[in-house]
Amino acid sequence: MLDIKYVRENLDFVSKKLGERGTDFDLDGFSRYDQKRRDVLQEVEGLRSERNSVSKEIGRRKKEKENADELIEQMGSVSARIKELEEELKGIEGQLSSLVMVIPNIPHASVPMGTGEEDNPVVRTWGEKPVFDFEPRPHWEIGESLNILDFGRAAKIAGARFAVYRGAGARLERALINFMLDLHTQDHGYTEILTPYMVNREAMTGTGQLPKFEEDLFKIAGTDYFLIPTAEVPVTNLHNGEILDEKDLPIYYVSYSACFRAEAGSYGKDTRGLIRQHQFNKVEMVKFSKPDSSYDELEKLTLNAEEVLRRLGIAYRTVNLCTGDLGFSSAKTYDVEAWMPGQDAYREISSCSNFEDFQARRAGIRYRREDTGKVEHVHTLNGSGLAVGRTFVAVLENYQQKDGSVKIPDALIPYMNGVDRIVPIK
RNA sequence: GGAGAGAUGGCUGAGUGGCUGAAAGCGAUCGCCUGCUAAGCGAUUGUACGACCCAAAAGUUGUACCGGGGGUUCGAAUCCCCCUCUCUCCGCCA
Repeated sequence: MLDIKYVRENLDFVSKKLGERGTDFDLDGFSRYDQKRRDVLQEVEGLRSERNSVSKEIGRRKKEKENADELIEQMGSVSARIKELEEELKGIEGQLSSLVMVIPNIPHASVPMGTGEEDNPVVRTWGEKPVFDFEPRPHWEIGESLNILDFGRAAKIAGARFAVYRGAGARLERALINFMLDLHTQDHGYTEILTPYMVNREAMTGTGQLPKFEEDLFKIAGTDYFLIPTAEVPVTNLHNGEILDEKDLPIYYVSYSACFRAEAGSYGKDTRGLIRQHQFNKVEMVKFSKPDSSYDELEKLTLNAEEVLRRLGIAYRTVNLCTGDLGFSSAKTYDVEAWMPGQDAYREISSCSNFEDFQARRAGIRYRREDTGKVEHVHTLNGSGLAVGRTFVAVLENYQQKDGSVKIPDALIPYMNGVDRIVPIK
């Protein structure tokens, strides 16, 4: 959520910056309801003030055994008018809030202009793409031929966009999760968090999934619970409504979770394999930062995500999402894209964002400054570290061998109980 | 799922429908005192949204806020209803 006062006072700038995203938003409606709200607010507060002082006088007269009937009658009508205005105010505030809640964040000055992913500049590349003396296969073929992935049976028990991992495949997924958690907790200073996979509407609203993107979520029928689409939601909302101590910032959390996405509107995209699933595993990094250092934290966060791929020896590139490709809540996002030889393409494996105070304002996450004693909103950041299923894909496709086996990257061997290669089971 | 008890500021904890934005204590900050430390003494100790002022900050002022939502009343932390959460006991259960 944007700061209403800021929007009011910088209407043209906000309008211009939001326009760069190429999305629709109703700033005229905002101004209209904002003005209306303040008009009604002033009237109702004036009347409340009158009621307060007269009520005090009534109390005084009653104590003195004086007559107050006239004042009581007078206040009866004032109270009735206040009730009317409060009703009206509630309506206006509802309108205003539903407008404001669907206005996206303002892109940071360092975000390049553009309309889609083709306009995302590459900020760095790392590693060598592997050279094969055979035609590299996509991971779904490798996985099924090694009998470590089973999409057919997953469809039988659940449906499309689900996978069953088997044997060394299940072990590899678990190895990746543990490897990533150990890296971020031991080498990068994050505290591990394990949360519920279901959250309430308030939490989903705090991080920006609601109210605008309900169709992307799975909702538990008969309850007001949603399955989390990312650990970002429960972990960021851990501190909602809190005032943190400045000395505790920045806070670094890392959390493994299963993630659930309805993938509405992605029919026909990535229909094969693990790339786009209704349920997948992810290790997520979340930071709470002071505003003046949040962009440094974003750079570090992105490097922390990249480090996973470096240790696994998988080539990648990092792109700076342009204005047209930026997510709803984000002020700036780097996507890390791993090289996937079986698909002859770089594919997103991590998305690292600075939300500035956009989520913090929605979720009420603040801190008290030591110098002024004032409270202000923190900045929140998060990034995948990494999407585990897609990392699984990258390992299979980059480490596939001519004989159909898959070598295990050195960094993972300890997590695979010493196994250094997945071979076909005869 | 059944029965009961609760929810008040950073924390603990008072609170009779008007004198309560809220006692008291703790903690914290600042000052005093002390050779240092401890103790002691004094002061301070909200948040949100408006209005005024204004470059901004500060300041002045209004309103709201005692888990959330409704109601009664001239007036609600206080009375009534609904919901959520916490605790205790019973049942069920990985």
